[in-house]
Amino acid sequence: MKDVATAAGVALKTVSRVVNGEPGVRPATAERVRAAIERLGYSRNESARVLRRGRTATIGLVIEDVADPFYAGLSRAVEDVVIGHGCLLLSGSSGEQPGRERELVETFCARRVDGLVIVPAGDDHGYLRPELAAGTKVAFADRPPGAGFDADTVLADNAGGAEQAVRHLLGHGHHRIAFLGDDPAIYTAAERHRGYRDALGGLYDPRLVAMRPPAPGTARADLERMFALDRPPTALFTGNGRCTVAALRALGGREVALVGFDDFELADLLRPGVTVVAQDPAWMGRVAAELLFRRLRGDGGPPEHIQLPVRLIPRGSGELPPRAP
Amino acid sequence: MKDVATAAGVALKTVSRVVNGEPGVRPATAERVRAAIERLGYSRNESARVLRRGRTATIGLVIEDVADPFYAGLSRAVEDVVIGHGCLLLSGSSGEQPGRERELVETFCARRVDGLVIVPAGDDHGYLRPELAAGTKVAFADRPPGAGFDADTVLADNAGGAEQAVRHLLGHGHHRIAFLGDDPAIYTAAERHRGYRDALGGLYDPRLVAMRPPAPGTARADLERMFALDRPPTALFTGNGRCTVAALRALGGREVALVGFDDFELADLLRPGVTVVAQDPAWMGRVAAELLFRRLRGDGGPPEHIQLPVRLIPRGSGELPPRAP
DNA sequence: CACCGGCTTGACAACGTTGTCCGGCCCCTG
DNA sequence: CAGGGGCCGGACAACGTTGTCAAGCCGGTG
Repeated sequence: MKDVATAAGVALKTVSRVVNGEPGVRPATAERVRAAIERLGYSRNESARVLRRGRTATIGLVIEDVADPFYAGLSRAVEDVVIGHGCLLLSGSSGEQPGRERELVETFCARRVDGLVIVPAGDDHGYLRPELAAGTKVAFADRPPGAGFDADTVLADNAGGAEQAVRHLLGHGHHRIAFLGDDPAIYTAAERHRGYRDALGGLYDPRLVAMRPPAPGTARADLERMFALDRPPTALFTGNGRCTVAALRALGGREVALVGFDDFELADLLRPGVTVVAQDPAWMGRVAAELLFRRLRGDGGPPEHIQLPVRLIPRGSGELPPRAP
Repeated sequence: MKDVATAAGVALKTVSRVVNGEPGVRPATAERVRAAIERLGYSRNESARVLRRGRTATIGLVIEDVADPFYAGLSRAVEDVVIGHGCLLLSGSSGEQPGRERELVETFCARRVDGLVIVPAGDDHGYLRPELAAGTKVAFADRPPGAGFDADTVLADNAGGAEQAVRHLLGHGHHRIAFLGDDPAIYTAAERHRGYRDALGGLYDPRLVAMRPPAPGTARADLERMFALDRPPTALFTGNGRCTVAALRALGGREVALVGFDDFELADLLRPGVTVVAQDPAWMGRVAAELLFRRLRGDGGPPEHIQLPVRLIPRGSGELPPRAP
């Protein structure tokens, strides 16, 4: 900027004014400055600007894994809102590790992001208090913050969706409905299990429940175990997209009724089509980002807790009748 | 930092030394400083640090769309490499618009990213010259930079993969092989079309080619048109993951041989399984990021052009015999 | 012609950090 | 006990920008 000022034969501050579109610069002078900028290929140093002004126009996003379609969709929606507000997005994947989540958040805060959208991996967010006190705004998505901490939060109707799924299967005559879910330490997994259990009531049988991170082989082992029971399951409810896919692979064409939580591409092209309880990741991301920007605009109201509805989409697999596997 | 210094009763520079783990501070003093830091919830202001040191430890990533599984995978791989080097990732989606690509790059540069990984949407990268001159390093992935510009580039063997796909279909007795590809303005789409054409030689028939952005309905219309021909196609080669999915939907169970470029989740669970030419997005992202970091370490050699192999995975759909549709 | 007001421009400090350099203290040695 | 060297700690400038404030210039008016 100094060089530009010298080249244009004006003072530093005048260049600053032109760059920022501030009024009070004669058109002729401004033109001269712009020419010098063009000639020197100058571009403003945002770090210095941030240092001086205090706002970074940057938002941090912590998700579980960008490569997971659910979070990719959420990510994209957050990005669109952020860009729409003239800000940039820093993002990172926690890989479901609370330590990584915290590291990412702290790195983002050191860079003085104005706000954070977090899909928490951990369940203790006390470490955020100093940042909040420093003025950083936070919104949670998909999972709530840990106990003793409150902030704007957007969740899907996890338990309700699971209940709906199970009731759908019950309605088609199933009494032995297994649940294949993710690690119960994950909020959404636990909530969906709760909905499953509530919907089953007296039919609930812990032997028909398997909850752990889906991996090749584990789903197969869990299902084998269940199918070897005296009264094997005739239907299956899976706790998220990855579990559904793992289950489909493990079933290997066995005719078992199936409802999965989370929609996924091609669910309609499988035979039978896969009945799912769909949430809308883009919607969730958009709402979380917008809550955040509302805070950034100065809204000081109490934390909002938004629950997004889910939708059961029958496609065939959830409407199969009970039959010995 | 000033407050911390006051609280700990030391000089500013001593706090800086502790924060940066520089030697020359007595353990007792360091402990006192750390206690003060803890007590005040201090965290270093990276903007000021960047301003002073010149390096931001930030990498910018421009892709087409995070929500596309291919780019999500690439994205994640780039992120892992970047984090592994102690840097952060700024990312943005160009949505296939050259203007957005340029805007994103310029915003990233204003923030003084150390380097950029770009999946170009445009074909003129002259605007990058000032940034290169300023020391920013650039690597291209998936598509090469525009004419007249050179930099490290990682591409898949697009034409070769397409040839392989078509020869596979020829080998199964097909002579009328249609191509459903993306907009020919996209480098990868054009290259795959070239490979398709080369492999067909005299069998090439432009009436069996449709290239435009896949959207619900367009694939169906294109296929209807082709199937209405005197000599309709008995096989189909699709130009990318989105085209493959669009084609699968449009075919609606019609028994047509199909090979798709790009692997996708569940391709193996469809009936028949979908034969694909698979590339490895994570590999591509990793290689691009590593080329970039090599430059950042000071490697001044000539630009590298890396071509990653692709792999044909037979799953059934590509091995169907010719049959009237 | 002197004065006033508005418009344009410029000088300077400050943001929070780090690199440079210097000064003081302590311990060891002659 | 004096001198020297090593170890710590601190003062100061600089990074590039912007906010504050003051100065210069012009035309218009009394």
